[in-house]
Amino acid sequence: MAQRSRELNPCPVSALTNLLSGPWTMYILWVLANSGPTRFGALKRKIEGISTKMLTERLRMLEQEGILYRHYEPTVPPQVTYGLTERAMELMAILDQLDDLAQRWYGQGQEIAG
Amino acid sequence: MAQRSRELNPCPVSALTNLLSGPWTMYILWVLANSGPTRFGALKRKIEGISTKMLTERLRMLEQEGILYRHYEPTVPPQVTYGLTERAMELMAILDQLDDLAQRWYGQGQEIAG
DNA sequence: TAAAGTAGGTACTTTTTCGTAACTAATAGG
DNA sequence: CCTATTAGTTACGAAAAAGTACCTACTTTA
Repeated sequence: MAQRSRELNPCPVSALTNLLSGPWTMYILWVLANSGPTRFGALKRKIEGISTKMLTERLRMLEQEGILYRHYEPTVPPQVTYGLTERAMELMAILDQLDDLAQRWYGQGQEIAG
Repeated sequence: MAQRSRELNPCPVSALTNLLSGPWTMYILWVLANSGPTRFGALKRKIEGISTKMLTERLRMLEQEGILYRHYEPTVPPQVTYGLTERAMELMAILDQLDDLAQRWYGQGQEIAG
């Protein structure tokens, strides 16, 4: 079985990239970085093609990792807002460098925020 | 369908993390960084638990991405050696930072090289 | 009165991924 | 003559991951 979760492998960086590398994960982070705190529905509309299930799953995971926060407002209908935490900021600083590298290697990709 | 390959998504950094995040990928890179150029069989023995198929697959992928090179010596039996390219070095510089972060977040994990 | 909108949860199905086992060539050694 | 060795490839099957559709609540609007 591939080592997917943090529990199963002893290497911190591998653990970190494993969680970042799940489908849509980086994309979600990027959207939140570019758009600021965003509600669930808006997030789903921005991330074209993602399923509700997948989005919820990724958000829950990122929340558990302390990379993003979830703010629940018990109105009717409810409002749930997601945003980046301090940890996410630390992460983004490094991911920006990775992005520079990617740009050099693969050329300029399109912007993400549509 | 999850966006796995570089072709399918427009975001370079996402592309890069997607390829890095496949199972064992980081591990393989780490072993090659610590051990220097290594033959297929030795690599397989160092990366305990990986299947032949998986190892070949990851190596082929990383070779295609220009992250590692493959040197084939047509002796009998053949000798195939894998090592890191310049690209891999660039990558490792950033991954080291990610490693620092991971250490701070998750505490000191064990060393990888057994 | 009925539908729309929000943020999901749950069950079922399909797709993808990964491991296992068998097979390859060519030579050296017993 | 038979086996071991290296570096894989291929087919098959099981398991895991992801998509689909349907369900919840409560209120507003048509």
